[in-house]
Amino acid sequence: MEYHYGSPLGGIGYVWDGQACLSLDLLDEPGRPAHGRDPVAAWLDAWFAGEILPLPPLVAPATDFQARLRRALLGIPFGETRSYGELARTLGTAPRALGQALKANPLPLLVPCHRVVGAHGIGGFSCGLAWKRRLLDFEASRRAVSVAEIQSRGVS
DNA sequence: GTTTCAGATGTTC
DNA sequence: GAACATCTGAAAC
Repeated sequence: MEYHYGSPLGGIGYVWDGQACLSLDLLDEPGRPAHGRDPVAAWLDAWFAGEILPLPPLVAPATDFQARLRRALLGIPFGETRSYGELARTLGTAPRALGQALKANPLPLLVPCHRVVGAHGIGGFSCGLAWKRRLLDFEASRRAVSVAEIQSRGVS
């Protein structure tokens, strides 16, 4: 079943079959306010509120390499980035191969492929670079907020 | 010192 | 077998 989620950053379309999330698309059109009531929508609600929930069940990776890549991506903390080269070294592969596998990822955002940037530029993004910039901006500002919160707690 | 360019490289379709 | 969401080192300026 296909759903549409209206996020603060834009519309998100995803396929939820009742068991797992099969795919997710970041759309150009602005998000409609209607939210689905399923684990993916709940996860997105939390994420855009700056909270990290356990991921909803996801479709199995297509290849063994994608499984390892997914684990590596999920290991990158909220608000941080890795370069293609850095990540390629940890996976024992070539940077260009990594880009190819990232492009094939059907679950952007859920599997944070936007946290991988080029050594010199921002790199690429299958759903459009505008989305990648928005997501990175959002995480950076959210992290700044949470760091400020922690610091203010520490002071008081 | 910096910029430019070609070659290496592994996964995907 | 070709394409690719890159990196690196060497050469030129």
